Amino acid sequence: MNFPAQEQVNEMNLINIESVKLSCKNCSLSELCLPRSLSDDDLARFEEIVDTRPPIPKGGALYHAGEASQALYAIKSGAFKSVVTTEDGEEQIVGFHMPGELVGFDGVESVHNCTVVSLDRSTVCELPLRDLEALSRKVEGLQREVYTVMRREISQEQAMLLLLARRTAESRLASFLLSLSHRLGSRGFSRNEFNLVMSRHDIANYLGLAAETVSRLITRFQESGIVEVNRRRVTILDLAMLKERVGQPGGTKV
Amino acid sequence: MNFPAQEQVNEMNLINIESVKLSCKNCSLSELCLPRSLSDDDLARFEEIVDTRPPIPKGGALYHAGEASQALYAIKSGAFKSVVTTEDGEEQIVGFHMPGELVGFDGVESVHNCTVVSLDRSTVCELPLRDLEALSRKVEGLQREVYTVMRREISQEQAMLLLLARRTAESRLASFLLSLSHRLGSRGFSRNEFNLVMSRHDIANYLGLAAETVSRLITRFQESGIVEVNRRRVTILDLAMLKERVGQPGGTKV
DNA sequence: CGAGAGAGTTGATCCAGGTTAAGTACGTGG
DNA sequence: CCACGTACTTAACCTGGATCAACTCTCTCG
Repeated sequence: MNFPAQEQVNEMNLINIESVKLSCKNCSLSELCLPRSLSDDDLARFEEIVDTRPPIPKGGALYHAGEASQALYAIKSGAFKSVVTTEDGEEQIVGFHMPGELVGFDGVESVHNCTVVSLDRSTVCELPLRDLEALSRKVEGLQREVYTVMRREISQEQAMLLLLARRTAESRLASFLLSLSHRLGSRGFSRNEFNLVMSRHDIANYLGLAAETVSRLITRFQESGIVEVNRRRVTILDLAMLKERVGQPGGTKV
Repeated sequence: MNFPAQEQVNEMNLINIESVKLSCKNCSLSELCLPRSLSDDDLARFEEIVDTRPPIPKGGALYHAGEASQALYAIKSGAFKSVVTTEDGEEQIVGFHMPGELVGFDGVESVHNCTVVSLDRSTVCELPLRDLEALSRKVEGLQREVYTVMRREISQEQAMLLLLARRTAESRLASFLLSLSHRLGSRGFSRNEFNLVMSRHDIANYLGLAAETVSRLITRFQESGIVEVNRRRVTILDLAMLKERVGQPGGTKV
């Protein structure tokens, strides 16, 4: 991603990881990561279990479906997509993950069932499950923190099920743009102007559409003066109108 | 539901609930519920936090979207659907829940975001979150047990996202029938003959289809000799052919 | 036992969005 | 600075499944 604001974050991470010992207390994401409600004391204990990982290049995988699930990952910079693959090679993107978010909650019998691929040069903190489990038995708030994040994940996926089952293509794309805007905004980036880290193809796949449809819709939104899109740079011109496009009648009636 | 086998379970539950003090050790579902890996000692402690709830009639709600999330529920008999509702009254069924399964993992900031409705007269055990949290800080395996169930939930929803985004109507219905067969089978009921607890309308909603489409597909499957359906009673005649219908090319190409 | 209500089926028609097929713009390496 | 590959756009056409509209079957209730 190339947000002006985000470049700063990248800078900070590079410094943290390469020259200074990792510190949760000073991390720019600390408010977004797990140890939100921890005391200084508990935070120190939390820091002990956090490992740093070498940056993951664009296209590289954080983990693969089928691998044992051994850690959660906090995204410090960059972005990821989670991909579910069927036996016959079909792929479905089930989520995009932005800085400040946690990934690694998927899996059955401690085996991941999706592959998480970096969309950019990305950096993450690794939180080994074993340590996290042990620590959360000691630290009151931590366990609840983890549950909260997982519950939110479940709820988000349920919202996505509704989107895919009941909404028109137009509503899906509008929701997608609003969701991106919201997520980036709540992490301190601009709500109205941002870069898409993912290709049109990825967006289409995620939304259950054809890439051509996404392209057509973007054009239509531009013609209506709702957004301006230049390659991967998006500017939201009329938020209200964008929201209207979500609610639009369509999809299967109930 | 009216499986011959399930009637037994209902019997047992009625006895448990109405005449005998609830006992996890003797519960017919104990292998399916949370305390799978607990020692006798820990099981006793687990039993202490479990509450019983009065049976929930068909159409009644276990909990509503917007309510505070205070417990998990183990389904002892009957069945439920989880429904997400949008502001404009649109409804999407995001899951069906069978005996032996746990519900209550949805929610953001400890508020449920879906409503869980009984599809039959149903009985559940209530596991208050507060107690569960406290206990899982003491009992080694319990915390992992809860994580495991939540992770499976997330993975199942991801599979559902793939289904809705990429599969044809035929493939969706075939998957649905196979999944039901599998889930009931793994709980000791017949894999080849079972009752649908939910209406055609519910099935259609869940699969992102129109009820008419589900009806037509059932007819088509019957004509192909794959299943026999009589009102809500389903008999799978040719499992292999049913599986073929899942893999069938179709949906959006990747 | 007949009327009415839900639930399910079936058939006819239509359209959102997929598919196919050219394009165009960018960006990198030679 | 040109050539080639990749990402994206645009247009024409086609189809799976939604919608609309009867109709049937069961069950319930008076």
